[in-house]
Amino acid sequence: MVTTGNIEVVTPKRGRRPRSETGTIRDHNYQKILSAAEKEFAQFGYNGASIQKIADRAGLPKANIHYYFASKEKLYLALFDNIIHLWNDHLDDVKVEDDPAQVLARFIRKKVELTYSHPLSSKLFAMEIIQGAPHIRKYIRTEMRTWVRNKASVIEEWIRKKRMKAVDPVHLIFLIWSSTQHYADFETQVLTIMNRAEYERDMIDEISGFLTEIILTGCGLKVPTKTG
Amino acid sequence: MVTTGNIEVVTPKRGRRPRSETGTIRDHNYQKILSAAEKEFAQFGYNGASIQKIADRAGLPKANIHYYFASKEKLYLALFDNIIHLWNDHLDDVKVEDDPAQVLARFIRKKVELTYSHPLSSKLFAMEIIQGAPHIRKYIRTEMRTWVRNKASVIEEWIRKKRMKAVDPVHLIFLIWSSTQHYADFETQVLTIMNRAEYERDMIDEISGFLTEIILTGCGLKVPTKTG
DNA sequence: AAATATCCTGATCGCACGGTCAGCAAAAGT
DNA sequence: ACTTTTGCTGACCGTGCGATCAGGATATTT
Repeated sequence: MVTTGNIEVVTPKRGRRPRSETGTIRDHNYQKILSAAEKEFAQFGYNGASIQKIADRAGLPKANIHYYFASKEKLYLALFDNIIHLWNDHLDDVKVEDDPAQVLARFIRKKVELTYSHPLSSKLFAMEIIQGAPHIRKYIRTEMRTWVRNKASVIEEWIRKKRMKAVDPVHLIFLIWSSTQHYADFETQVLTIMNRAEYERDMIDEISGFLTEIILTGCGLKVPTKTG
Repeated sequence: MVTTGNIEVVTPKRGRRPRSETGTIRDHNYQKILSAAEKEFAQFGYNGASIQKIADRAGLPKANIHYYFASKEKLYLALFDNIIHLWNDHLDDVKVEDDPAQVLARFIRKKVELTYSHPLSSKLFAMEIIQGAPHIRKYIRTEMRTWVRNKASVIEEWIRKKRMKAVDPVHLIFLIWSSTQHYADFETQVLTIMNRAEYERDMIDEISGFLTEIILTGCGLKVPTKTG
């Protein structure tokens, strides 16, 4: 978890209490703002997004946004806490003993699923990186680099034990990232070229199957019949 | 070529002539502005870039930018004329008779080379697509879609003739796009994780080799020893 | 040298931006 | 009941934006 330190929803012990019966107004508005901000930032980038439009989207006055988030940057960073959390919540338990084909197939599948379920997060992350990662540079240099090296060392061990073909592990991770995230980030291009309005389940399965087939075969692995 | 219609440099028949001996001032400034604009737009996105900063980068007064380009959007679109031209200038002569392995290997190599030589173009294009391609939607729906379908039909023919494994041709094109462009667009992430300052020739060759190996093997092809 | 056409830019416009703040509203504590 | 604490927001501020334009600078034509 990156330590930007601005997503803890401090529910006050005293003070105004919710008007609504279902959950606090605070949490509700907080999430509405985050959701609105995600859409705005993903569509217009950090500089292009405006607090006013985020407020409009959330159905709140502009000043209320600044009541919850001290600045535009704090709001932006709060989104990345969520994204990075989402990102780290899988493939953390991979062991050398595991089956390479199973692990890679599951990894690819999971990434494609995230493309389908959280396209905005992926776009937001992509825009940030393309612009030089001005806000999350530290995270990449520390946690993300460590994560990659850990996974790479597992892959290297598999190669040493002849359990898969000798390919560069870091580039393999890049390949899985790029090929899967492409369907989220370049959604517009993919859908337009394929003449579709939006992704549907069968297409997600098709993408997942295609990438698994190519990449696993490329690694000298057999595609597992079931990717539990 | 997309028909934005704003890059024709109309050299006037009469009027002021260049101070410089080598080429006209007009062409010189025109290119300086385009170059400066490419950097600004790629770093800050359409909304985030400012005419003033583009002017500073080009070493010209702000009003001079508006003398050459009527509006911010016209300047932005002019960049895409160049990008799309760059993009279309390869793989247009592929025939069914060609060798699949040779063609795909050359395609991958060419794309990685473009990543190395024109990273800003790739970033600019990526940002545009992520934001929903508001300015080049028409180009994608027409020329780009046609391009993809043409290449896909060639690949389908190869598959029919058992010259390669039966994989989805359109997704194969997406895979080559995504995996190659990743190194341009996510340059910051890649370099940071690999602990490098910038790309060098040997790394470009390494990337090219890795992707060719995985993708061609994934397609049931043998990597050609020489990718003329 | 005068006329003409293009090149160039300082000054300025209206506008939207991020951010601030005084002060009221509402709930909780006593 | 009334004080305290927090929730909320209309109005406002300084800044930088894209764009405009009058008018001077410069080169060519006559």
